[in-house]
Amino acid sequence: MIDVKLLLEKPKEIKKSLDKRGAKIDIDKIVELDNQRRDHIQKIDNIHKKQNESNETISKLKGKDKEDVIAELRPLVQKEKVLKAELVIIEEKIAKVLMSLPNLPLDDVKAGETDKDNEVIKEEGEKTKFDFKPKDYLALGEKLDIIDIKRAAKVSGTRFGYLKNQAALLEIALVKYVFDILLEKGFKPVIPPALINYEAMKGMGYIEGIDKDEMYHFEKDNQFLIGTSEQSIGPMHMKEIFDAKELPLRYTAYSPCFRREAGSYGKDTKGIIRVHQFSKVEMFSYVLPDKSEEEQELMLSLQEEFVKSLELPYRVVSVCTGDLSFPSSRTYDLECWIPSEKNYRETHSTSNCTDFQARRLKIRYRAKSGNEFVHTLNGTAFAIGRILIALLENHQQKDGSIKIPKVLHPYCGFDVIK
RNA sequence: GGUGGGAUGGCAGAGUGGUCGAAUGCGGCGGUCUUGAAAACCGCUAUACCUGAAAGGGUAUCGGGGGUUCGAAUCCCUCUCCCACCGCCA
Repeated sequence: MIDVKLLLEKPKEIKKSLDKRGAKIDIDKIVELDNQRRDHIQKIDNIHKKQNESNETISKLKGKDKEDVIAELRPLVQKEKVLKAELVIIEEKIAKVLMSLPNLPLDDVKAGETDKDNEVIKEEGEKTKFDFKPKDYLALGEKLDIIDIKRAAKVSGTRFGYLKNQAALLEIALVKYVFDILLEKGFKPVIPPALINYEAMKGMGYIEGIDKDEMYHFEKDNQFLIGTSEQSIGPMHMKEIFDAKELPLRYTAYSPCFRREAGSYGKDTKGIIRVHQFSKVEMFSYVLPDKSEEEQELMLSLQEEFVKSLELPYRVVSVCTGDLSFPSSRTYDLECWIPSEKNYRETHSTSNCTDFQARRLKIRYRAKSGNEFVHTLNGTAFAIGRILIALLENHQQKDGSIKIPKVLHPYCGFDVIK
């Protein structure tokens, strides 16, 4: 949520910033509503003041004197009720507008409309070359009996997959490998709930943000399956106030992720690149406001370290304003080279959500000048399906076997999949 | 699914209609004492909003919402969550 005070102080700047990412706002309406709000608060406060003043004497009075004072107060009660009801409506209107606005992009984020406008900021490693005709991951996976789409279709439907045999073991290995690195860096490991309530989901900015159809929603319980563990980790500390010395607080979470992929008909329909359920290890940080840019660089550098250690070529793009997610003020995507597509595909993403989620969730820290909202950030450690695809395709050999990167050997117990 | 008990400040925990934003203890901050520290003693120590240049002034908040009342932490209704036991069950 955007700070309403900031919005009233610098309406032009905010409008311009929102404009950059295609969000519209009627500033005059907000100003008008805020005036009404303050007016109502003052009137109500004045009534309360009068009541409080009378209350001090009323308990000392008896008989007719008491009745007289009470009679004077009676009309105020009705007046207050009306004002209060009006105030609730005014505040709801303001909240509705504010909650529907996305986060403000950071100043240096490039303006653009779609992912085509994203800016490549770095390219690392040489695109994998083969002295034979490389296969795509699905052909490899089916031949090796480690990915099974056909049976998943039978059991669940389209966009599901079984990871079997070495692929199943590889998931466990990747998780443990990346956990070990992150624990070393001070991240706290978590297995979060995959089903969260409405308040948590809304607080994280995923109700207004993307099409609601993207999420699995259980109406009877008003609960949502998480699309990323970020949605489960962020609200852990809602309505809490940190001590400044507790920050930064870093978590790494391993969870399943569920996505309806409602808006992607016909896109990536084959295989496991876009599925309804996948596992992911995620990083999540709560930091002091002036440390969030630094924290995002840390997350990005960790992501690069992970990918490099798996001997995968990749590039980093800075996501343009039009492609930012609702709560994000800056996002970097890390894309691994996928030989069969002769293209880079997103395997990692990191977003700086500044105080947007913290404000919605009321996550603060004690500062010298009072309590301030923290900044929150999230980043992928490993999205298992996608990273598996990159591993299979880039490390395939002429005979169809897969060479496993050295760092994973101790974790999975094999150095090749045949 | 059933029955019962709870939810009060950073934490623990009093408070059953007015003078209660709330006793007390712990923790935290500052001070006295001390070469330093501990102990002891003294003082301070919630959040949000309105108003104001500031100092300050005002209002609200005892899990959430509603009700009774001139007045609610306290009485009534309701929701959520937590705990205990019983039943079922991975």
